[in-house]
Amino acid sequence: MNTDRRLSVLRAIVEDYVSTREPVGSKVLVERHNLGVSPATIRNDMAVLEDEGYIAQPHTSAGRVPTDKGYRIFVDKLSTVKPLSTAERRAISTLLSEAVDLDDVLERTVRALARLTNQVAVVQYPSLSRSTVRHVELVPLGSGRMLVVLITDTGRVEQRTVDVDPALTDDVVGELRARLNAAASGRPLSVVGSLLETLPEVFRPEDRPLVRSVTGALEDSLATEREDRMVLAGTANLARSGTDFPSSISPVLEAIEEQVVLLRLLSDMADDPASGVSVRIGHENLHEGLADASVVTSGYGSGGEVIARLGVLGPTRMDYPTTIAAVRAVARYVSRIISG
Amino acid sequence: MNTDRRLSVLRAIVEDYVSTREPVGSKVLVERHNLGVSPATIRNDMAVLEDEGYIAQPHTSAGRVPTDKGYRIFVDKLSTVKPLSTAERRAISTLLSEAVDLDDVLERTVRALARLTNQVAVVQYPSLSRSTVRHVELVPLGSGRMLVVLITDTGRVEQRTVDVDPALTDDVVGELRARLNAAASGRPLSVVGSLLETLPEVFRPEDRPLVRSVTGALEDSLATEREDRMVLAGTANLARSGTDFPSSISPVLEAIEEQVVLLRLLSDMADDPASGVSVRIGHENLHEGLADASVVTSGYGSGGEVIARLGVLGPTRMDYPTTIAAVRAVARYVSRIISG
DNA sequence: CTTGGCACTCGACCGAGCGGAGTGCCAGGC
DNA sequence: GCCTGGCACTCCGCTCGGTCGAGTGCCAAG
Repeated sequence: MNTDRRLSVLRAIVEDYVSTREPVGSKVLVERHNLGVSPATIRNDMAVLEDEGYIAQPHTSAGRVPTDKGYRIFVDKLSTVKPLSTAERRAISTLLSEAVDLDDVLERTVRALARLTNQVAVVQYPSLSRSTVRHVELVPLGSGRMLVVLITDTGRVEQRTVDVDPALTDDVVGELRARLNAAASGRPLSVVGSLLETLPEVFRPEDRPLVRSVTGALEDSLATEREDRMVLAGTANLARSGTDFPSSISPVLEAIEEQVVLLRLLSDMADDPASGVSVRIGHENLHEGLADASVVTSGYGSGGEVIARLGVLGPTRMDYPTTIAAVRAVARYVSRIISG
Repeated sequence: MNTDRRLSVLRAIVEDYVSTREPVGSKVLVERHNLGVSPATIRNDMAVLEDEGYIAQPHTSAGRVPTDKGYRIFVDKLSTVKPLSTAERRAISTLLSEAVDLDDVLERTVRALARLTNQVAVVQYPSLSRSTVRHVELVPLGSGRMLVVLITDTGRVEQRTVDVDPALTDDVVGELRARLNAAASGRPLSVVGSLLETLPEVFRPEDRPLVRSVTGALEDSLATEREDRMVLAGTANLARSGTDFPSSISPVLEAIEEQVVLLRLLSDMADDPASGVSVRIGHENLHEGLADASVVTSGYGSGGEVIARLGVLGPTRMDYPTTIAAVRAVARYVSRIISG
């Protein structure tokens, strides 16, 4: 048996199906790709491929369509990444370089990715738990409320208002701010919790209840997971490629809106060392609303360390080579910007 | 001629069409609503209503469907708001009362509104231009960058990093912070721009360039409109009621994603004094992607003053009475929370 | 292992025909 | 002057049968 040719056939089927949206038959296959054999031979190969679960036919006497498993092989072994045009590269580069902020960077990134791939783009904010504290700012707002601003080394700014003891004086706040920063600066955020526990001890006994009201509120807000955030763009692209979702796009939209689902999905993915990206195809995303969707992601960060992920979500029938290239390229550009 | 009955007919048509999704004919009309006359009579009324542009038929010998103009009359004159159930009220109330933050309040609000109406919900952040400054915080980040945090009286927190002269010392920053707050606190944000112009004058001549590098950056970031923000929820509802958008939902999704469009739309609307809400039907939203959509909004704020708007977006064929009730109720609850 | 031939299957498309819902109009009644 | 029953008409939606074509699986021969 000729395994090589069979894989070529699979590749040809995927490519044709992706570009035409139609089940592909043995005849057009030999016409479009010069396989050097007759349709009958191809048919035998296709029968085997179908047995092995790489392709399927929608109905008897229709052409073949790749299965999730077929796409998987295609992505892993059969495709070569299609690099971006220099115009595209330049566009990304200048767009991102104009950003003023982390917020701004991620905003621009997600838009670029959506436009580039014509799919839904998603960019995760740098993970808080893996960040270190750069600065903590306390701003009393009066009437027992205080604003806490947390700035991480990655430039992420989280803010939260907390309820504190109204008797808190500016002096105590000032001292607390100084001590908090001295103790927390440069430390990973994960240790700040236990740090807060011991902090009141160093204050004068009469101030401790006040201090505790602040540290308590802080601990609370660290505990409640507002932890991970993300930005989305390009949902309209879903509707445009609507025919690619057999049933309807609404389960996909629901999954997207349920940000927790997406965030978990992103966190679960790890980059393939070779390609630098990670691909989840159809049912591999365990969420059932995403059974007809694929997710292509890549980590980004500074200095080789991954601090968050970004990627796109689209129909399983997507152009993997160009999508993968786009995701990888964008991830690199963002990393460069973040590092600089 | 019997104008009253004709309006009843219009109302009946709207109600039936909204609940059945099907063009409604003279026969079912007299069956379902007891109009006390024969189908033939209704037909005459319908002919007149059609001449006047309130209803239309998709094809000859189909039933009638309300036009935008028909819905307009229905909303203005023919419908009575359908109040929320007490269970719903209680749900909103408790959900909102658990919020810790302005961010949190708006997040919860938009979710509640989406769930309540099964449509796309949108909540505008309190307008910056109509807010006054409560506090400005300057946090030097080192290496020529500084974080500016702006807190308004409505609890909105905007942050932005700006590039400044690296030679800036903590002393100058401290003085600037104090003077800035002294000058800006309690003043409307709209005057802060001109205030920044004159601020450097009061500093020692040798510090003025440094100060200018800060105020310049601040003016820049005030000028660039990141001004208005909003939160969205319930886009998946669009897909579920997909059949109500004759062509496709993708233009609607695009309009939503183009947040500027929505924000302008919201700003352009003003509440009807009687009902407390504002309704835009179909082509009344000038954006052409929203030709088959209606928008129902209401202002919210504290102490009777409107500081922003919230509302929902759905198909023109929507249940106006309950939608209007929901929007109004939610706006009231948010206002109460914000005021408290 | 490949190939041409062949019978078979089944969806897509077309056109005809039918039924039904709904209309507009008209003539008669209150 | 308005309402009503009756009636002819229109046109959509549906079904049915038939055809066409693409594509398959299998087989026997090279």
